[in-house]
Amino acid sequence: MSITIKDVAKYANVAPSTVSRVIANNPRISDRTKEKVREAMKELGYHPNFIARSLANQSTQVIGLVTPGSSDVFFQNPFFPTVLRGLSEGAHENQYALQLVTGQNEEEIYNGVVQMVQGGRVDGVILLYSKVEDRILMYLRERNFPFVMIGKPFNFVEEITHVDNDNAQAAKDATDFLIELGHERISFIGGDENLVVTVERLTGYENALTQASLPYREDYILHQSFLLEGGQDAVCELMELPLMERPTALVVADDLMALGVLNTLNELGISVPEDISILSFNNVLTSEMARPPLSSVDINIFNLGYNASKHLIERLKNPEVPVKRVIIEHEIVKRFSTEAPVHK
Amino acid sequence: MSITIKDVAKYANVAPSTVSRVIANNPRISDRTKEKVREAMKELGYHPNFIARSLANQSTQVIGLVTPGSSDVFFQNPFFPTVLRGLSEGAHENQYALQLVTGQNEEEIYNGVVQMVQGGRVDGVILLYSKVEDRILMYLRERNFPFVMIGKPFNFVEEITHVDNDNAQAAKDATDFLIELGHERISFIGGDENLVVTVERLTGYENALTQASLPYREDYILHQSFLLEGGQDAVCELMELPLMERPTALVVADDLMALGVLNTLNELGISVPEDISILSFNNVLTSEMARPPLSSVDINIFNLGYNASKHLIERLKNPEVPVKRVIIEHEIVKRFSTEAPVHK
DNA sequence: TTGTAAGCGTTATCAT
DNA sequence: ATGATAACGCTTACAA
Repeated sequence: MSITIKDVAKYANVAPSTVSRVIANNPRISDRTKEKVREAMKELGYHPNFIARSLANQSTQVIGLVTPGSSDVFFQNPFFPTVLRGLSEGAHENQYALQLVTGQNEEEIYNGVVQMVQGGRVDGVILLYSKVEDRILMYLRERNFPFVMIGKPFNFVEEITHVDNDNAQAAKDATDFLIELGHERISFIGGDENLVVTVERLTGYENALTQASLPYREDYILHQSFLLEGGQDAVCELMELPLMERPTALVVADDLMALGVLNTLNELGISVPEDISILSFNNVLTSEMARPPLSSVDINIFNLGYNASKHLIERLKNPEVPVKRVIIEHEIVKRFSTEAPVHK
Repeated sequence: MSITIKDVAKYANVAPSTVSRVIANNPRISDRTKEKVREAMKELGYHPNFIARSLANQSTQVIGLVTPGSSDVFFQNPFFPTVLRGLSEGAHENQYALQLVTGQNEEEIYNGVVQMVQGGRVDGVILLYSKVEDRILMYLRERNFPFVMIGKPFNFVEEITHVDNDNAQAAKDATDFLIELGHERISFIGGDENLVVTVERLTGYENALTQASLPYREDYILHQSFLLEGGQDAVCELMELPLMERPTALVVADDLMALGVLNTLNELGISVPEDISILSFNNVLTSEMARPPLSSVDINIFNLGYNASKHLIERLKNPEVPVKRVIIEHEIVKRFSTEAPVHK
């Protein structure tokens, strides 16, 4: 058994409550007593028991992290470790710990969240994704449990504190960038259609086309899951178009997918950027590693995580803070996968 | 405030202790009462409070995860998400939750571990790395706190349950593979020398050379941190050797590093596998994505994590289980970066 | 400024 | 088979 507050109290000849107050640095305890108690704590090697404290306080100083149902895919993506680093840093600065909800599918994860929340294991929750219909979000909302979302909520945008990029704008910027290079046939390869980020980026892409009076073609729009193979399938589809209708540039929703695209093009003998330009999203390590290095929209993943932690904790410390929408800036990082088209 | 065991007790007209026994499915409670109590729990939407339970039980059902001090680098590596998936699955199957120790440097992480452990936040700990001198390991060992290590402990191998590959054998197999292809000048590009895995793999490499009576050259051994740029520097060094002394094959300790190597070779106009073969480790997504796809030693990262969870939990459930050394199999996955040398 | 005691929601021991 | 009650280690009125 460990050293408890009582042991310290005895050792320092004070009451347990006094020790507790010293820990909390309560100003109404005399400096002499504080000194004495702190001495005793050192001497005995005392460490406060978080569990007991949590029970008394009704607060654990732990944040629950929720990944999307398809965690295996999500984990593969370099997005995850980076956002986790941000979350971790934000949490650590405020002495919060991070706990992962585990589970194989959405059902298991949902149950995990319910247990965490009702079981009082966590003070708040961060959703690392945003999708169209989400039981977990609904649940948290109904219970009025503190949570922050990374991404833009599909519903209740005004009621849910979230940290996000302006993905519509980012996709518009990306598309504009290609248009300004002179491209007119631009394809959009997006991710899972149930993710809000996909929807938003598609909107931005469309807006850019409209504004530039370029035609919008259904068969230029492809949706694949956020993974390598997705990129490969997509390319094959596009390359079945008649030569003169094939896109000269691609907006790809994810670096990993873009890498799949790149490899497939490579195998088909189509070269980047000479024959086709690629502009992707996320700017993870992958984009630098690719040959040619990919131009990519840097969405500042670390900051996404960092701010999510910060704002959730702020809310936990002061439940009065209003709902916030935090937008993290994005930036196009030009590398070597985007050039002007060799005209028609 | 939430529904407690007392509310359920009242609603079902029994004592709180009875409710508790129903939760534990204690056989000495009549089926009728169980039925009645369960009904009440459903009716009221009761969920047990983990914190209170933890306090009473002196056990949290939470496992602490410790990453190496240089977490930022570690997080970047695809190793991390994969091992996490394995850990998560093993934990989930046994209803354990995972909590991350956060911190920027080794000092902070050490303090985090101490707090976690002494604060009673976790029942056991998994170290996701193994390094040469490790305060954290020493601390856990001295306190006799349950933990499992992924990797091979530098000291006390017989006393510490760990899950590992046979890295020496794996590196020997890798080197042998190249030797059998006909290579005689083989370089080893390893990672951080403070990591035990690096040491082990180097040993395996040396053994292979010795057994094949190939000379061991200091200048063929390079150590870089486990990252992309590391690979680049390493290549430059090797390519400064006189033409006829340059290695024809490379054993690279990590896929990510191998990718750096590959790109640099590419830029130098050296082609793989024609001019130089590359065999790397880990077989993460990266190795498939590379061009040419990299031959790699699959070390079964997922299983590493899965078994670590399993064995720690086994130990937690039954403190009597003896120390174990669990070896996860490895396998060379041949792709296109390894060929026989164009013999000079 | 400090001590006493109740309470946080469980579990477990001892009665009955 | 079930109920009372103490205990887990801490916090926080309320007293002194």
